[in-house]
Amino acid sequence: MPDATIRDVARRAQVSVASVSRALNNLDNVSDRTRERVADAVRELGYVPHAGARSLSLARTNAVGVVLPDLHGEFFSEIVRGMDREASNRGYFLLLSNMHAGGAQSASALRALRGRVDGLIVMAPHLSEEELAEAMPSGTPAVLVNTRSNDHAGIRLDNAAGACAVAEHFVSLGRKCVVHVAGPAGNVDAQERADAFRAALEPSGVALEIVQGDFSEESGEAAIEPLLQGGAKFDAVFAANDMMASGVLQALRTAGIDVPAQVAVAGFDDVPLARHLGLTTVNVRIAELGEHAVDCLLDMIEGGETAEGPQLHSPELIIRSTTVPK
Amino acid sequence: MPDATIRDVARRAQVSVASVSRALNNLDNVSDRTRERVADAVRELGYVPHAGARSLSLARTNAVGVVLPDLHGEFFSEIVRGMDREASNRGYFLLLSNMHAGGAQSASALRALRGRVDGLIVMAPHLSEEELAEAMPSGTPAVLVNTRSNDHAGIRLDNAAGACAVAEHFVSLGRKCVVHVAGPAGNVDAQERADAFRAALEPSGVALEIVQGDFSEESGEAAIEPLLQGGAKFDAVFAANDMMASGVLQALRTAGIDVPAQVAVAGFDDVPLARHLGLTTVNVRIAELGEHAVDCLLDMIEGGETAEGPQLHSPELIIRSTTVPK
DNA sequence: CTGAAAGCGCTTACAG
DNA sequence: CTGAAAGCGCTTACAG
Repeated sequence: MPDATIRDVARRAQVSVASVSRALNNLDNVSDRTRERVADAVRELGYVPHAGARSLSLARTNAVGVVLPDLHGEFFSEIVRGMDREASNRGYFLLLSNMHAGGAQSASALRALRGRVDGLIVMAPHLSEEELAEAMPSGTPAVLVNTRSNDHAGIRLDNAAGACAVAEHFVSLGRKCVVHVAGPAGNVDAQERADAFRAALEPSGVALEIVQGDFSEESGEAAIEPLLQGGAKFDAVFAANDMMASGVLQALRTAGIDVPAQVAVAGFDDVPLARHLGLTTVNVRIAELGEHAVDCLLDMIEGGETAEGPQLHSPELIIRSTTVPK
Repeated sequence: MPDATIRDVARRAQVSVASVSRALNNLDNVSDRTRERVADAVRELGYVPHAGARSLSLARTNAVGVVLPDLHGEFFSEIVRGMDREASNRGYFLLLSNMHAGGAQSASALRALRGRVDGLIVMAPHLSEEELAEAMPSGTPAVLVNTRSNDHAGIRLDNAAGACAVAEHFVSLGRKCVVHVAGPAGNVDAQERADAFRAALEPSGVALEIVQGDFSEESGEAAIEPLLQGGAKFDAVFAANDMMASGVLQALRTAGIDVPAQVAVAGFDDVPLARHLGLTTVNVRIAELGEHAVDCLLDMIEGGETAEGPQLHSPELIIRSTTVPK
């Protein structure tokens, strides 16, 4: 037996489908008697409205499309959790679509969402600005997360603020000779962190050396070892992410160097491991980033207004036991 | 300017909407000439089909509803990743709906999905069997994950197999005196692990003591401390999850006990921290669990067949440095 | 191979 | 307060 439709309810309640619709949507131009009959029929038939049909009629789906690249672990779950929290608060669903490959495939993934969602949250770090412009549907409200574009509202992590906070923290601890283990070349987040860190240290007269990593734990270890073997003097290390910071800690431990007394260490991201290592780091508050993105998008959808330019999402410095005054 | 519809394309291509539809869906009863005109019109208008309308017509959404409780970290991201992988392989989207509160709220969350999805993947550990039966829509194919029910297809983690593997591993290492730190009372996974562990150890004549934890790191530490202070003798500990195992490791380290020489330690879950601790544990292969669930569901949706009873998903023992022969 | 028409399950002016 | 009818944007027998 197929699911009951609004016509079945109307028949059973002996009223028109229009009245059923009005009753179901709690409009006020419905008599109490009609309302009751409808409620009874709904109960008896186990009727559940067909959201798809409703959407087509209203030209409104109450769903938000979320298009993310292949993310792993924390970042993915936290940002989706935040998005879901805000979306369900405001009565929307999340339609998830991972964007695996690049270019053409991404474009078709985005297009397939037309008629399914009222707006889009897109994170596409691997697409060029042109590819992205090509892929984005024109009519649909959209918010880009950590993705540059001139044509769309966006929200980005404030890498500079995070790196600055670490720099100021090091300076306030009296550290004089600092190493930065940078993330992979070409990565925008890594670049912003390195640039801001350098700029923030500049006025203090603290010495800075930048070495290259690739965000992996091993690369953090590998970046520090030559410095130690070369006899370099430094009293603080800022790694561009926590995994590299973990590698740095291992290299220092292996070399018999006391953290934090001799060398202070800080990371970026605040992954769960960081807490376990007692690592001072920058918490990105990813869930809030997701909430914020959905919030912007729903404002656009409902208010019809454009958000006021690209928004920055501030991270927070978390001081733990790998950094102490010198 | 509103988005182009199939009628706009038809007008521009000077054919009927029926022909446009046929051309777009690559049916073979379309002349080359028509096909080209349609393709041109589509390109010129930037036409993208409206998936919502298509769904209503076909009574098929190509979307799978995923209803999960509030999950944190790894488990959530991994299971969603696996589901997404399989879904997009088979041409489906994932519609995410977190199930926050219990009972009535869950039921309405599930109903709201009618007409939006072709099937449901539901994980509802906090609902009673009656509440669940009440909440599940009757007409919709559904697969339950780690959730008991007689009325629906389901897939569950094989806790027993995991616990057994640990037991056999301990025995093969020559451990004679084993402690199990159990998970919270009332938790089904915890119960299954404890029961199977006991049963598997039984025939070997190995001594077993079970102490209570609640899945938190602190509870693992707290569970072991009294044993140490009481002078209890044991040479292996199996904690019902990794976080408690981590607490156990801390307690042992604090007490100056050598792991793994004196006491072997194993956990369950294989969270990222486990790798870092060198903890022997049981990897749940969560992503595969998600893939498997979607696979079952899509088989039901497409084949119309019911899956053959509740499926078990086998975890894998990962041997690291916290367990060695005695 | 093609088009006119009915239908998917809703909502909403419009007229009463 | 109520109902008949048109419409949302597609698909698909049906007839030609």
